[in-house]
Amino acid sequence: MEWSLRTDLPIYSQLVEQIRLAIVSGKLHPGEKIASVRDLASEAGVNPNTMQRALQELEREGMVFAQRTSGRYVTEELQIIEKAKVVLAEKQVQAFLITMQNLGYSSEEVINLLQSRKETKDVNS
Amino acid sequence: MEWSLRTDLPIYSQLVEQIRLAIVSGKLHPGEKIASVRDLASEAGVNPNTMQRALQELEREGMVFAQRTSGRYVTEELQIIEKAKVVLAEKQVQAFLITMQNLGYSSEEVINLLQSRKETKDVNS
Amino acid sequence: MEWSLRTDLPIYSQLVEQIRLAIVSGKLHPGEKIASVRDLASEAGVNPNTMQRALQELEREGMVFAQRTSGRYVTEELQIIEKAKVVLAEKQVQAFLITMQNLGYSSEEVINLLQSRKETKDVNS
Amino acid sequence: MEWSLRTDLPIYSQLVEQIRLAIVSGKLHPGEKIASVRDLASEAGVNPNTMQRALQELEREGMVFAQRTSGRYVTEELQIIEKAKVVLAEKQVQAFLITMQNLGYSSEEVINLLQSRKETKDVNS
DNA sequence: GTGGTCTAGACCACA
DNA sequence: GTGGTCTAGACCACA
Repeated sequence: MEWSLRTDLPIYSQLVEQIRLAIVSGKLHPGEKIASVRDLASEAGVNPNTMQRALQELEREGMVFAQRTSGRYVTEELQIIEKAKVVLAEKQVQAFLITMQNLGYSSEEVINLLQSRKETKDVNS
Repeated sequence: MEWSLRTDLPIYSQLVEQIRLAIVSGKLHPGEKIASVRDLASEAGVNPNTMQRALQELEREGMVFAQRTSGRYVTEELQIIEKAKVVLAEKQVQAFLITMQNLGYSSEEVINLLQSRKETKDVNS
Repeated sequence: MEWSLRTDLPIYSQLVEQIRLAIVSGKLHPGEKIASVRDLASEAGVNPNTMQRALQELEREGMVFAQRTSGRYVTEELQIIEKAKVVLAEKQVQAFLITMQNLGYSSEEVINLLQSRKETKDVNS
Repeated sequence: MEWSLRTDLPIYSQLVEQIRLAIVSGKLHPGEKIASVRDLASEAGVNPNTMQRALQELEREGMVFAQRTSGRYVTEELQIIEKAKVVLAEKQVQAFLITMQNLGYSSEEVINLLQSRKETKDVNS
C-alpha cells in the first residue's frame, strides 16, 4: 500500500481513511489477509501503536476482523463495504463542492463543467 | 494561514499550491502584502529556503511580486488570478473524477449524484 | 473513587466497568464533572494512557462526554444511563447464576434461597 | 488452576477463597493430591510464602490435609466440603443482593427478574 | 490545566 | 510470528 500522511489531521484517522479507501475501492479484497500491524506500521512510517489504533477502529466498524494468532482480514460482509463506499463517496462530493465554491463555482456551474467535460470526452472517444 | 503538508509530494510545490489557492480563493487579496518568508516558514513549519523557493515560483507565474525593500505582494493583475483559478478548478475536477471512479462511479453517475443533491438542497432552501 | 483491579482481565476494560458502575449506581451524577485523566489514573494506580482509553470507550458509549479544555462530564441523557443499568444488572444476574450453578444450585434452588431469605428479613424488620 | 487476584484484598485470603471454591465446586476432588506450594505459587504469580500461608489456613479449616512426605490432599470428609459450600453460597447471595441494590433493584425485583428469566429459559428448552 | 496524539519499548497469550 | 495490552514520557492545541 502507498501511504500519504498530512500534517493537519491525526495520523491514526488518516490511516483509517486510507485503509478504508483501499477496501472500498477494491485494492484490498473481501476476505483478503492484511499485512501485520508491524509491517503496515513500518511501511507507513508510523509507530505500531498508531497503526494498531487505526485497525481497531476499522474492526469496530466491521471493515476488518482479527483472528487471534493468524492476523487480520478484510470483512467478507459485502453490505458493510458497500455502505462505507456510499458514505465515502458522499464525503468526497461534499469536500469537492466546498473546494469548488471556494474557487467561486456554484453547484450549477460545477454540474455544467462536468457535463461539458463529459460531452467532450464522449465525442472524442 | 493554515498549512497542510503531505508526505508524498515535494514540500515546495505544496507550498506553491496552497498560496496559489489562498490567492485564487480570495483569502489573500489583490495587492495585499504577504507575510515575510521567515514568518511564513515558521508558520508552516518548513525551512525558510523551501518557502523562499515557493514564493519565487509564484513570482515567476506572476501571482505575486516583490518590492525591493518592502516585501512581497499579491498581484493586482486580475486576469492572472482568473486564469490560475480556471486551471486549479480543472485540476480539482480531474482529481475528483478519478477518486470517484476508484469508488466505482462513472462520470454520468457522478453528475446524477450532484444533480439530485442540488435538487434536494434547492427544495429545502 | 475506589478502584479494584484484577489480574485476569485487561485493566482498561475493568476501568470502563467500574466507572460505568459508578455512573449507573448514582455515585457519579448526570452532568457531574469527572476528575481529569491524570488524577483518575494516579488514583487508580495506572498509566494515564490506560485511563484515557477507558474514558474514550465510555465516550463512545455515550456515558460521558469531553469538553475540549474543561474536562469530562457524565452524560445528562438519562435513557443512556438507564439502558446501561439494565445491561449491567443482566450481566450480574448471569454471572451470579453461573457461580451458583458451579456450587451445585439450580435456578429454582437459587430462587427459593432468595425467597426464604427475604421472608426472614421481612419478619425481622 | 486459574488465578485471579485483586488489588483491594489481602492476597493470601484470596488464595484461600479460590482454592476453597475449587474444592467446593468439584474442580478439586475429595482425596485428590494438590500441586506443590512452589508450583501453585508460580502458577498464581505469588510468593511461595503467601501460598504456604493460604494452604495452612485451609488445613486449619480441614479442607485439605498434609501428609508428611508426600504432599497435600483435598479432604475426604464430605460434610466439611458441604458446609463450606453452604457458607460460600450464602456469601455469594449476600454480595449479589448488595450489588443489585446499588443498581436500584429491591430484593423483590431481583426475585422477579430471576423468576421471569427462568420461565423464559424453561419455555425455550 | 485539560484532553488528545504519538512514539519507543516491553511483555503476554496463543498456536 | 501475531494481535493485544501497558507503561513512560513527550508534545500539541485550546482558553
